[in-house]
Amino acid sequence: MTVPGDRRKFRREGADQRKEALVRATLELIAEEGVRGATVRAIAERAEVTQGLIRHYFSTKEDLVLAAYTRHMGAMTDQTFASAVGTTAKARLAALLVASVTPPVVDAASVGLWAGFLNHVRQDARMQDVHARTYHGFRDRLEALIAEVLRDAGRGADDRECRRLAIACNAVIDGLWLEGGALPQAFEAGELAEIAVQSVGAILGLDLTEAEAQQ
Amino acid sequence: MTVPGDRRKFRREGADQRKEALVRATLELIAEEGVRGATVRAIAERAEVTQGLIRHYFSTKEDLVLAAYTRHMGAMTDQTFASAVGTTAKARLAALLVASVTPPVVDAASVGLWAGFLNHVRQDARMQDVHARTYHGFRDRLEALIAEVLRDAGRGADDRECRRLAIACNAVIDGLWLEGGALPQAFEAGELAEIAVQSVGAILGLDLTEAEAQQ
DNA sequence: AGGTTAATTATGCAAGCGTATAATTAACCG
DNA sequence: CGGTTAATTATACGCTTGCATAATTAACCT
Repeated sequence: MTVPGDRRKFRREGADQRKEALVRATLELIAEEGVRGATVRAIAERAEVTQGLIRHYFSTKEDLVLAAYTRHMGAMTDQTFASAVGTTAKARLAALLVASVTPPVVDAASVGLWAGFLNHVRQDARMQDVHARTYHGFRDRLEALIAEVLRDAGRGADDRECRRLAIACNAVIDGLWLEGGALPQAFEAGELAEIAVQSVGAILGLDLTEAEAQQ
Repeated sequence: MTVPGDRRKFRREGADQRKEALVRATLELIAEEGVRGATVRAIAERAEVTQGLIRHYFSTKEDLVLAAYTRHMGAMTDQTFASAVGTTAKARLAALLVASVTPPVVDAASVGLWAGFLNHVRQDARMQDVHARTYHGFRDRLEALIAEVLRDAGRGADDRECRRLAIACNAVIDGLWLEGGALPQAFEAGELAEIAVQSVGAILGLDLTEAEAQQ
């Protein structure tokens, strides 16, 4: 004799909101324990649904992981460039640098997410696609911004040189992003931003600190 | 009626060699699939033993993973500093930079390993210990080398400044290491080394290219 | 209101996981 | 050469995994 209320109560939601909640839960768990640690059951629990529902929206775990990755990569790039505002190219570059090494772009979860995805991306062609698109998109925009900054400063630079500078600046950004996310307690507030602006300025042979202040 | 030879043949080995083989297999698998993907059975298979043997040498999987991590971190640091030879501090710094962004330090497996370990390190106090020791050890040695280079160049720098420069240089190294390992096909041979030497030179306000050539 | 249906839960299955323990056997010693 | 023993294999247990399918039920439509 089973009492009613035995079965779990639930509210119906639109497909978009449920998918969104599942993706968010997936990202959280991948950040904490990697793709393999983000089990279907754990994801369902964090999204406050039962595991069967996942299969209703994503035909396989792999599909869910891909959706989560795509959403995350887009959000990262958008977040970073959204902060890169300013009247001059120099100011926009400085703002971009600061945003890249400051929360919420820099944080432990974000680095954890990156690490959690890395090996998975290597073994899945669809994820490699998303990655390549995002990465090169970011670097191209950075390269264009650098070219503009150099032009404003009256310093022409050919494509090869611009490419090299973009790679170097990107490396500084990535390196600081990495260290800031992996060892947050190792740096004082603003220290990473200061280092980023000074280092990229040094690489480009320009003083970016004024641009940072002015903005 | 079981025929003899049913049971697998094996050769006995010394404890050190077996442990070494198990650690190596563990590192390979963690680089490919993360800690969770490096299952006891997969490790045993790659080391060409049966899974029971792992328990004979390491009382738990966690112990094996810790041993592998400790060995890997030590090897990375040793490998990098072993290349940092030269008559002047400047030459040693240049050599260190080149080694840091060149195989075998830079390679896909190494970055995969780093990513595979990251989230695991976060959740295990013993591994955090090993990590902190290795990381700070590396940065301290880099900072000392930078201080020496600046002194040789007649440019005094207080501790705070040296620390900042070491962080920035370390970030460049890490960033290039990361990009080189994650996207090997994105760079031409020697491109990363050139960028590293030029960028760190720019950050320190010195020309390191001569030192690199002379060495 | 009450029937319909798609969103959600519940249950089950085969494979893989870490760990424990018993059975073998290669290598060493006297 | 035969006995001893530690290195190694074999087997098993309980739990978790991704996936499949059946059973419910909340919300919408007329």
